[in-house]
Amino acid sequence: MMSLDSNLEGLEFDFDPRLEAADPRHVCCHVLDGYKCDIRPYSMCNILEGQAVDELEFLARPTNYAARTPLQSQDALAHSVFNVTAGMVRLSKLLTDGRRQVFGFALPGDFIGLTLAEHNPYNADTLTPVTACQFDRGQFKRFMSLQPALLRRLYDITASELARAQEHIAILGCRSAEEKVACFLLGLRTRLARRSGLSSRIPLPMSRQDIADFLGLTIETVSRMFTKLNRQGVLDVARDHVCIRDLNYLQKLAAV
Amino acid sequence: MMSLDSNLEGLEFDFDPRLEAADPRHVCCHVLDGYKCDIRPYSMCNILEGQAVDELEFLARPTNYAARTPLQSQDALAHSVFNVTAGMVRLSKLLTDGRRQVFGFALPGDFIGLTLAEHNPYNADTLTPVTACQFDRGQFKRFMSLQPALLRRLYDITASELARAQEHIAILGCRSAEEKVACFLLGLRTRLARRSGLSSRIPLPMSRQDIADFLGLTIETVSRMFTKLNRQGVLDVARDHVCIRDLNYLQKLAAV
DNA sequence: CGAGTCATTGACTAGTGTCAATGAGTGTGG
DNA sequence: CCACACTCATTGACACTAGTCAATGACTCG
Repeated sequence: MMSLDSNLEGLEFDFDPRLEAADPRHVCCHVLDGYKCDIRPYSMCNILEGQAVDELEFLARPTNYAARTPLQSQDALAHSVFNVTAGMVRLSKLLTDGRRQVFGFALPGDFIGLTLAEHNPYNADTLTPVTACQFDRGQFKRFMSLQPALLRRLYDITASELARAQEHIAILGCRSAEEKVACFLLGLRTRLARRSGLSSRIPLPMSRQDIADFLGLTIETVSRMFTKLNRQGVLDVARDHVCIRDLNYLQKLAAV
Repeated sequence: MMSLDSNLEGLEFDFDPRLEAADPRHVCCHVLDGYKCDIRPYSMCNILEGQAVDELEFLARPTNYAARTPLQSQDALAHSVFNVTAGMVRLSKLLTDGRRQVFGFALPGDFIGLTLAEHNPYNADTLTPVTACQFDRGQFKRFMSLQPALLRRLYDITASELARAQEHIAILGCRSAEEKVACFLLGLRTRLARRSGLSSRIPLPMSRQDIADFLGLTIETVSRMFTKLNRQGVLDVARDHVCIRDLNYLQKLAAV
């Protein structure tokens, strides 16, 4: 029923050469296939200037990962923190009885390891090919202590992550399956927009199981809701993306 | 069926005169009925020393509230932030369609307004008589900028609040009604313990509706789970508290 | 004592979960 | 290049948890 012919080109995980002319003084900019780092505007490092940028860059190790690679495992010693520069990373936690909760999907500009805790609070696994700046956790912590501006910036990021987590709590606690799916799609759309603008095409590099575990549903229920919204003409659903046909209806479903 | 004769004395919201000899140099200590502030060990201000304590104290306005008083309303301009010194505060958010999500219950030592945002992210309402140190948000923000140690401390608190929010997400997303109730009781027990040690008696100054809205359930379901655990001999349930009879069983229910 | 609020209980229902079968897409080896 | 195995998504039938509606009970406050 649903078209499955598409691929992930809409994700635009590669860097855009048009940004070549951007400010060269920021982390990650020298290391990515000759292109400038276009995530700086919404990345944690955008608060730094002058020498501090060079110092942070000295600590940053540019890394590339294939899709479906673990970046960190819950409860393991936290060696590193990451600043994602391209791709998508799934953040999740496994309960002892095998149930799993997905907390979110990190996008370019997102920082993984905000708590700076000894042990990783959750798993982080790539869903697509990912590039990231990797930092030694101890070094990063020390550097942060010497840079109040960076500390302040990370504080703000953590506070807004907390606000986002509370939104998610309200979604899980108050909403029906259909509303949850609408919230998920519109939330992802908004977060993707900071890179490429609002689009009606939403790439879904994660599996239905990931979506289900994010929304506190089963894979079957997610599938049924997609099918329902597809039949109603609200969405065009494919395995690896959806296109929004009736944004208004979706927004009404997701209305706070 | 359930005994309803008890009152809230177990909450021990009053201050303990045994702490009279504690370090006098900290916020809130002069203002509370002649007793020392016994929340300092786990409060945000415990990082400060010397003159900085006096400066913060100069900004702090000691306040008292009756039970069921609003401290702040969601979306309203955020004038103040609070450091709770006694009592319990409900943090909640109302959705447009009338559904409500309770995010948590602030206890002595907890800070309300971590995000320091222009507008309050949620409602805060007292459940018991409450005392708190109130700060002007702008003044507090400026003071924090001048005190990297305090900034660092608030960062850590925010990060651990984020971790707690993610625990709550996992509870809402993965668990059954019975498990949710067990998690709620044991979580509250643990948080109360930092003041008075672990106790089998858990005061419940919030309504069943508050518990239901915290756990993403209905009031009837919460009531049924209480009744069930009561019948099984796991709990002694009263309107305003429960006593844990079979901790082991409860912990198995709540096991991560 | 009576009104009002909140919690409990019961009967019934709806929404999701569970289980099982089928379909579609992907990768591998002959 | 095709056949096969494998994974993942969809669909249907059915079960069950938790929600809804309504009545009753317990406590609180004038």
